[in-house]
Amino acid sequence: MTGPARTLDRAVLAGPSDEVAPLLLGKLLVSVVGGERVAGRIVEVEAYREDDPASHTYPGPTARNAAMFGPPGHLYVYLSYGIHHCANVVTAPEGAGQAVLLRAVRLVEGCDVARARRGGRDDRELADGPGKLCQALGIDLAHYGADLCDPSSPVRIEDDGTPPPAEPLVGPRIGISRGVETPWRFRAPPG
DNA sequence: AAAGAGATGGTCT
DNA sequence: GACCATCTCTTTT
Repeated sequence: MTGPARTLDRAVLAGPSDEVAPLLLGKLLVSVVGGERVAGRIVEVEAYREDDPASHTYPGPTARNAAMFGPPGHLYVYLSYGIHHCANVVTAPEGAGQAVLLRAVRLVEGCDVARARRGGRDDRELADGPGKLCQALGIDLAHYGADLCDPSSPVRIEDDGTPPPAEPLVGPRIGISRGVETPWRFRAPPG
């Protein structure tokens, strides 16, 4: 059962990232960049925590990870491999250092804009990776710290009433060298 | 279908 | 100076 989309309730993000992560599946990631609105349904995420050797917050607060130690509901963006941007939703109480990496969305609006930004690739490959997702939605370091729960934010999360999948696919995270066994990757079942 | 390598720059030791 | 929470293209089964 779905309804009109409104910005995500910040209370949803108040828990630990590994508990919040599966709840973000099915929510809408929306960007309004350069006057263009693009929206995608979140279908793959990963949780990161301060007590987790794979996390950017594991070594403690630094200039780069400051947003992850900030209040929940804000965006933590970083530059990956000097080339791609990756976007995270900060969770848990302020000061904890936890976030959920947005790994993939299924575009539901602004496909033409995303296609142009991505170099006219096949629609299925427009936003099926953390770097691709940011490119498709136009998310970069300019959006560091953006409030995802603010309806006027250039990057936000909307809830149209679609419930998270009852049985998300769960497994180890991808592309990391430490904490490889922790099953904190969550995917919506294909369909 | 799978595996390998290069691109490219910020961050931290 | 090493290490990346990646992507794409090329080469090899």
